[in-house]
Amino acid sequence: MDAFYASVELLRYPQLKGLPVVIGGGRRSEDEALVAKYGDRLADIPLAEFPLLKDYVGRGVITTATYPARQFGVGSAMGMMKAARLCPQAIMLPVDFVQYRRFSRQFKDIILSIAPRMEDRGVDEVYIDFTDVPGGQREGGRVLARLMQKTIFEATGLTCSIGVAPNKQIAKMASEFNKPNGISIVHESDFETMIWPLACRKINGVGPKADAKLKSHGIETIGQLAAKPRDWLIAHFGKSYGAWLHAAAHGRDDRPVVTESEPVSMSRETTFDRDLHAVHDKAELGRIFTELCVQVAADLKRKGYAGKTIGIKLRYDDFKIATRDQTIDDYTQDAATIRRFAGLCLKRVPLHKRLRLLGVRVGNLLPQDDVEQAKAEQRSGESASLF
DNA sequence: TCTGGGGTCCTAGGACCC
DNA sequence: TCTGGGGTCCTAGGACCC
Repeated sequence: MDAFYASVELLRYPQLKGLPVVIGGGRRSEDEALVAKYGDRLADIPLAEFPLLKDYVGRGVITTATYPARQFGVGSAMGMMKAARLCPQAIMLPVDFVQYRRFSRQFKDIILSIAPRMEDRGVDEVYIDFTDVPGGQREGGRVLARLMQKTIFEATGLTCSIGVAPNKQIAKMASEFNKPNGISIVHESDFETMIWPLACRKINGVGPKADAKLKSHGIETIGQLAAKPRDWLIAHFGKSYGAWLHAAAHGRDDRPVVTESEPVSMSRETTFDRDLHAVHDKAELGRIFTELCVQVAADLKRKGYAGKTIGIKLRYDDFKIATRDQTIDDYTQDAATIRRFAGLCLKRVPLHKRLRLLGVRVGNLLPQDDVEQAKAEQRSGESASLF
């Protein structure tokens, strides 16, 4: 989906179309006041009433920027303060996940009605296997891609960009070629001309660290990466990652489109308005800690999961991260239990430095129904062993 | 000008079991 | 008294993605 969060906001506030808008920061009282004041006439709110990026004081990052804002160099994951310098006049709206999830569900349902083999990749992205969809091969997939764009736009007013290719790796890169509202098709035979000139960083799975290391070896483009022998890559990047880099550079990717999966963990974390100290701010920290546990427990219950590994995450003021976890005997989704073991984890971590972030995580998840079943089986096993 | 929140997967060492 | 090899699970950290 193109600039997904921002595009959803623009549906509510059409008067912002064509302007630099960024989404980020927390929900603030003045935004709520704005919504309260205008009720369901949000489209009537005059431009002058919207909060500006330059007036924002807080620690946060941009989650999405509209294309006009991107012209100023503002982009996702950029700190607010830096973004404010680049484009102070941008309008800043808080994130509204409830709304984004609603539209996410809607566009995914449309895709599923056209092509049932869909892999979820987060709120705004999916992989789709066209292979066996009737008409999926017409014009190299363009006909079906156009149908999806049109159907999604008519139902939601949102645009998306689609890349069509023989595998997920290439399709992902192809989807970036023609944004927004674009379709691009990369055939196997086009790979070298279309993909090799790109920077290695464009490969999904090459992040800042790997990219820097590749650069240190003089490897800038995917073509240069492809020219390196597989053994050389393995020697420098490890057996698994090296081999994967080699395959990726040659457009080889046999991962299937995975239509169903179970979550592995659920977590809640929060960055404080100001750095807190374990001793000095004990009460406040304790309140936040408990709330995070309550939230994770509620998430687990709402989604029907229980877990048996409970953990915490800290980010210190120097940005270093520490995690601790503990696996317990029984699966739980109970806030008090989570709080108790998370508290034990907290005791095992250094607490002299100021803290910037605190998180609580429950992993090793199992659907709650399976937990009941496992318990029942365990009981019958125990009674059997008695005889 | 400091850098969100929610995830997944991988690695590596150690405990423990057979 | 010294010494196997395979396998699983747990834990901490880190890279990466949306």
